[in-house]
Amino acid sequence: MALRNALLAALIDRESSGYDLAKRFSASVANFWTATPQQLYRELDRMESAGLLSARLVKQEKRPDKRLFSVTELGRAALKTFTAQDPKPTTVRDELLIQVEALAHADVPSVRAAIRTRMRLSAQRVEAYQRQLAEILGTRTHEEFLATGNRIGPYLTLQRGISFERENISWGELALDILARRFP
Amino acid sequence: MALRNALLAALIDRESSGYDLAKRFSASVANFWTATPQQLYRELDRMESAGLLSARLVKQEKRPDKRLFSVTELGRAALKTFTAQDPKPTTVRDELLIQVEALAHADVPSVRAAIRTRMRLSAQRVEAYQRQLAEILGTRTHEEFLATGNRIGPYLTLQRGISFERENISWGELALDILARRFP
DNA sequence: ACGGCCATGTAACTGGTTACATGATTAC
DNA sequence: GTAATCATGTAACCAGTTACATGGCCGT
Repeated sequence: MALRNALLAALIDRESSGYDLAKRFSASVANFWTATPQQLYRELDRMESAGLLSARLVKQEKRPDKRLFSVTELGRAALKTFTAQDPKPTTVRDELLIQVEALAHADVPSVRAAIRTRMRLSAQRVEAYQRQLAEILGTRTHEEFLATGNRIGPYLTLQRGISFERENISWGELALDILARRFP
Repeated sequence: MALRNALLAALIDRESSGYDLAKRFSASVANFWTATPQQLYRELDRMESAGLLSARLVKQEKRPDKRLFSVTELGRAALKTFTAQDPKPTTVRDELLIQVEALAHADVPSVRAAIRTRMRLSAQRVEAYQRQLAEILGTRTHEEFLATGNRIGPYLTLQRGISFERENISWGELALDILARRFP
């Protein structure tokens, strides 16, 4: 039921196909929600049946046809109801940190490599989030945008994503330093 | 299968009951994994059947008997195997950020209240993590500990938790500032 | 000729959530 | 007397994951 709300938030300003959404979920939405394409397709169908979304078929030449979903009035109302309720506590699942927690009993070279991989991923995400921030800012400064801009929700979630990924990187540096000292 | 690894990491240095683990999962382990008590009891049973854990029954007077689980040799081997594999990408589910993403279509007073609640929770967690850090440091400075200490895995995951929760708090301040300006 | 992108879907399985139940002890 | 803590569990349900399938287009 909560993937449902993430989809409403993702679709409310922008009509999208399942395929588009899968990309957005691995790019910007990944910041606060993750879902596989299969989950999306299934949930989109259910939401259409429930009247929260309407779908229109767009025929394309040279590529497969696609279904573009947009939020209905009923969907808007459901989103508003959701924002009026207490959000559930955040859940996180991070296998890398399990490996680090068990460091004394771990295969250290693998863990070291995994930390490096994580740092690269985080760096890519910082860049991707910053590109999106730049897009919503346009030619305005942060100050100008904050005074008058209209996408302040996405602005805030992107800021959270950027600081999260930056902390990932500096934590990774600390971890690699310590590993270099203690498991040379 | 991955809750399984989180449990092995949590139990490897410390025999615990299901009840103990439920508390640790909402305190320190919450930092990188979340699970409900029911999940834990179910998984602990499965892991015992699989020979990864051994359980001993401790009879108590004035409180219910409990089962203390510890990691077997087979369990140790499974943990090592896990640390040698590529960790899956982190998954996050944060309903508060969905509400913020949809800010322009949201019930703003509720979202504001939810941000405040989140900030309080984060502050409590920072304190809890710091108490645990202080415990593993003992009388040593960070430098001394990093040169000779033996719980460097937990040290690192606690540091990650602390910086994450601190970022939550300063992000919350930013968000409340912007809301005060734009939705007075 | 081969891999990546576009675009959607089915089916089977595993994992996570929620509701409910029990019952004694301790602290206010 | 009421709520919190200790301690475990069953059952039903819902959500998330993995494997597999299809098929044309585009670039190298």
